[in-house]
Amino acid sequence: MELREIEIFLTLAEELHFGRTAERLHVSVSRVSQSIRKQERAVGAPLFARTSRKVELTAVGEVLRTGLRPAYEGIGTAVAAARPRRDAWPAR
Amino acid sequence: MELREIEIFLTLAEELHFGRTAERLHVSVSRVSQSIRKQERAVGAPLFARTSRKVELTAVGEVLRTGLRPAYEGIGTAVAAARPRRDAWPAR
DNA sequence: AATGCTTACGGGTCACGTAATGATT
DNA sequence: AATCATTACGTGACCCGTAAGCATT
Repeated sequence: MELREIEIFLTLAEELHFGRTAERLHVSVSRVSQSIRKQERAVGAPLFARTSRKVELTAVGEVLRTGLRPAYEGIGTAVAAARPRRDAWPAR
Repeated sequence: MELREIEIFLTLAEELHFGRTAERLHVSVSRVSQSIRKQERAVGAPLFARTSRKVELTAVGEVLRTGLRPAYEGIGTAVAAARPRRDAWPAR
C-alpha cells in the first residue's frame, strides 16, 4: 500500500466515480480500477460496492477512509513543513 | 515520496546507521543510501549529516521526522483497523 | 448503443542488488 | 586495513496505458 494508491483510494471515496477520479489524478480509468483491486486484496475485503450505475463505500471502505484521510494529509503537511524556502544544500 | 521510503527514512532516523537500517528492513545498504538521497532531492535539503563515523539528523531532517512519524503510524493503524478478522469477500 | 467498470496484454521505467570506489580512522 | 557510505551498472519486476470485454440501462 503506497501513497499514490492511497491517494487514488481517497479520491475515489470522494468522487464515487472511476472516470472522474481518473481525470482528477491524470491517470487512466484502468489504473484506478487496478489500484483499487490491489488495495482490496491487501486489506482482505471489498472497499467499494460497484453496481452498474453506482459506486459506494462498503463498511470496511468507510473505516479505511476515516482512518486514512487525516494520516495521509499529515504526511503532506509534514513534508511541506520540512521543505526549506530555498534549496539549502551545503557545499559538497 | 512513497511509504516504503518514509519507512527507510524513519528507521535511519532512529538507528543513525546505514548498515543496521538495511539489516532491520532486509534491504541492501545501497538501497538505503539511494532512497535517502532521493528523498533529500525531493525535500530540497539534506536530511542527515554524514561524517565518516557518525550519522545525525539535520535540522530539516528533525522537522521531517517529527511530522512524519505520527502520520506514518496513523496509516498503519488505519489499515489494521479496516482489515477484517477473516476475509470477507462477497460472492462474485 | 451508450455509459461505466474490468481484464488482457505489452512496453518502458525504475527499484534494488552486486560489485567497485571513496573517505575516514 | 577495517569500517562505513556512495556510485556505477545491469536486470527483473511492476507500473500504467491501450484496447478489448462485460454488464447494465
